[in-house]
Amino acid sequence: MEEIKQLIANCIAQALDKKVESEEILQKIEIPKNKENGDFAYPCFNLSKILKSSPLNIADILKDKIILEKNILKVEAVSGYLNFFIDSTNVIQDILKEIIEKNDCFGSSLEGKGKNIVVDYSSPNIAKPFHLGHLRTTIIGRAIYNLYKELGYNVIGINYLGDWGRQFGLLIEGYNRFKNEYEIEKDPLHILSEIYVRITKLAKEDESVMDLARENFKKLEEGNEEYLKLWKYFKDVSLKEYYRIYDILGCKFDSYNGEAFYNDKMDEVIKILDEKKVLVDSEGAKVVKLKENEPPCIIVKSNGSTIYATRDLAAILYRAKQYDFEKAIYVTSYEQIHHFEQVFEVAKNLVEEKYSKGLVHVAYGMVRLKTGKMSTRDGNVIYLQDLIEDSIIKAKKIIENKNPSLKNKEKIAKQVGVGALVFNGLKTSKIKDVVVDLDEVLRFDGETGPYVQYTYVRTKSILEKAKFSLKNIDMDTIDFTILNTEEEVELIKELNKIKKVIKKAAQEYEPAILNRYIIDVATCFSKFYNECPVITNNKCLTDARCVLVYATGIIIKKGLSILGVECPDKM
RNA sequence: GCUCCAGUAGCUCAGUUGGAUAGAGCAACGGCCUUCUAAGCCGUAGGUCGAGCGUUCGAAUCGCCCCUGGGGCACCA
Repeated sequence: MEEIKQLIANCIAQALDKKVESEEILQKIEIPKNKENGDFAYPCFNLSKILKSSPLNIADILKDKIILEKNILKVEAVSGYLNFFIDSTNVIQDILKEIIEKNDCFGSSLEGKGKNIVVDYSSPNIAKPFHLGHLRTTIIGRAIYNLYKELGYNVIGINYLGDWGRQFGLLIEGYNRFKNEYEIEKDPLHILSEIYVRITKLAKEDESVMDLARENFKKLEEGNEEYLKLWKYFKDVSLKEYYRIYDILGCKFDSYNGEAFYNDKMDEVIKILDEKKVLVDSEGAKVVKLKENEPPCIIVKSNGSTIYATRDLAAILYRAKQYDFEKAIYVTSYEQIHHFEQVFEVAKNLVEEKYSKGLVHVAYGMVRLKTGKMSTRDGNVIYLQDLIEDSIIKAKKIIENKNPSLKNKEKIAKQVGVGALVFNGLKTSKIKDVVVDLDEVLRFDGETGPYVQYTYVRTKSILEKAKFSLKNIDMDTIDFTILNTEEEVELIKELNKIKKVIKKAAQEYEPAILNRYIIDVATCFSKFYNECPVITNNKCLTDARCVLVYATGIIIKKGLSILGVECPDKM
């Protein structure tokens, strides 16, 4: 397709006697929304200044001057546009052959070969159950991880656990005060989080409690054994729970180095900033001043303990050395935009430019409930565990209803239920706020995960019925010119877009672009499915269509797998 | 107050980086299963693209200003 576009650009340049470079023309060539306007279009409006004539005239004249190359069927001049119609039979053949040959590597590239990318995502604060708010960073981060892998990068996924900070001073205070009122072992995370809510409330009423918490954290930082033991307990019970959730979601990390990991690596940050003479005293704290009239970035608090920003800076320093990263991507909600602006600015004093310019904050919108902001304190929270269970139960009910004889119902219900949640979470642009509507989240028809999975299942089902196997097929003898209905041509062109889509989604850190594309592929296939029977008496037709069905399956499965959604063969 | 982000059909969202008649899903209404899974497909209806001004051959898209909602603005993360 790209070659033909280039060919068209060359033709136009020729017809213009090279008054405009073909590169420049190529940039302007677009794909018309309406098929009646051909496969490619070139708007002639900007030529009218150069040629001193009306766009309509120019289009008319150019149309007659253009010498048609092979594979270009005709040119039309319509209201200032040059519309090109191409002969897609060769193109179709090439696309299908390439997909079959490359299989799930179709659409991948090697442009990132030898380069490292760090993706920091999920990163829950320990001692709290995983709730719906954590789902977004987890699945967006994972998708970005997979997208860059497709571009050939060596990607390192880091779960930067929120396992350090004043909150643990507070939790220790609460634990020591209230632990005897609970049977913590029964459900550690929920109970710890309840204790945290209680002590937070108390600290709000009584400032001395918060002072104790600050002291506790200071002791923890200084290595107090009793507190460290408690802290380790909090971390262990949290991880046990998180591993279970990550397992259900199919999420893996290359490192679980959280904030605490950097406890002994912050002195170096302070030392470097001090040497660079950017660290100054202000109101008892050590800070780096950034813009005029703007609060500075605090590096050391007035009580001598560190803060979030210090740990993030230590992590940047460490990751630059350890991973020699091309990019370091942080996936958090947009609440932290300002924080990362500051940290990235300070980091310029800490690491070489090649690292500091690779720092990227990927900000996503807030997750809210209809009843307001999600808050453990008010009980206004949806735990991920519960939501996943509901979704799987719903999937099972539907299976029981539609396909009662299905084998492995449990496994498939899990794939569909979890797939629905993940796919739904990657459907809209990440920057938009989400108000959770459970009816919407647990919807299985329309533009949803189950719809796409169902489409994939249909491809498998056809191929099984047709007893299709690549081994019994000689690609060179298949006559692909037989695939000439509108549905077939549209579907094949759609399949071919995956490479561009992956690249764009990665560049924009926007998995939703891939999500929408997969829906488009599924919709094209469904139209084809309804209009073009695959299993027919005509062996040539059946063979060619089977290859198309097989190729569609490859693309859907690949796309879903990048998004972290599994594909059942039957459902 | 300063600053960042969002505003497109009743609802949830796309919109190829400035192009031709602004597209989907849900909800509503109507049609399609004795033939590859109807978790599907087809059709009907639904729009002053938050408001205004500007930039130009052309604006949902770029600029300015205003309105609405949300975020952030030093010892929380």
